[in-house]
Amino acid sequence: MEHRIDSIKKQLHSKSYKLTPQREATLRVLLEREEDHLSAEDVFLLVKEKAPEIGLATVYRTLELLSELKIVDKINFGDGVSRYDLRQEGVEHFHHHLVCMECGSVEEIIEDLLKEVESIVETDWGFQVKDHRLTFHGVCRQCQKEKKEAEENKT
Amino acid sequence: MEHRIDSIKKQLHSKSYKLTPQREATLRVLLEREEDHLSAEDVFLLVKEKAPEIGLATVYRTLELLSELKIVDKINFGDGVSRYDLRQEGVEHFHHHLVCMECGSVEEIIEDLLKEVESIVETDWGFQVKDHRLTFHGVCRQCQKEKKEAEENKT
DNA sequence: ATGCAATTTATAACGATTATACTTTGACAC
DNA sequence: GTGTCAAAGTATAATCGTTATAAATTGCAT
Repeated sequence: MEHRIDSIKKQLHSKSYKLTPQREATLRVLLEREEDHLSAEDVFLLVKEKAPEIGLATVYRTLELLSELKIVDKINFGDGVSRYDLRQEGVEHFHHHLVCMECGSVEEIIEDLLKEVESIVETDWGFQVKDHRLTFHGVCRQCQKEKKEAEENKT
Repeated sequence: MEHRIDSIKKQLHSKSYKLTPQREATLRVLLEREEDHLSAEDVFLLVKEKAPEIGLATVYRTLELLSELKIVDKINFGDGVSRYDLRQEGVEHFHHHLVCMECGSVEEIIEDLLKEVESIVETDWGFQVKDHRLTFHGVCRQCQKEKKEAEENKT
């Protein structure tokens, strides 16, 4: 944890940004809740627990900044709010998501499944790919199980 | 065109919705501009040319309705507005997009490039895929060309 | 200590979308 | 035809996420 904060601090400094206490508090929240896909508001409320005087705008600006530096990815699952997702250290591509339409859970896929598809796009469409976003909507393992059980209990 | 309107009319009726003049005008705009990815506001302005008395809320509700019936897909390229994209007749999956980071143009890929990836997700993650959204961000053929020419002129 | 630039705070403004209250339309019964 | 009713539409206000603004604070450099 401290190591990652330190590493990000260096990234900021290299672009002559500072790691202010507010920025650090925001980062810590993101690191602690790495599994989640928090909205700006979520982050704000969590940061407030650590640093009650922080303003919403600061959180937005910090997330924007981290987004520019590709430390977090700003994602959008179509529910009207932007969510922020910490990139894995050393992983340079965006990861994919499985969004469950039943329970709303979001699972992550770190593996890059798109190498092949990307090369098709580059050769067949002449499109130079810089980044990709892939989301699957469907039913997660857990909900499938629950639906199956509900089905069995009915009979 | 008339054929598609007719077909959609039947779909509406089968769910006991009516094809009102406002809904028809909205649909016609979507059919005429099938290539584009119009925002609700864009659609509203275009529909107004045909039917000046229409209200913005009606356009929103119509798009919402068409979205539920899977006649259009509501998509989001991360620029803060929802866009609406007519589904091809008989094509049941969402199509993919190539968004150019230079000029903002959006190209569509109708082919389903994800069959293989989907089966990996289903077997390895136990996730039942219902729909997918894939967007590539990068540089389109045209902008690559322009950048290359600009490069050559500099020397 | 003073000045300066970066940062933060608080709040107002903005833009997209949704909710509300009221009106219109059109099918059906009488 | 007239009355009734539900679906749909209009106009506008409200809401929500996000961004811009002005004033205050911080902290390094002179």
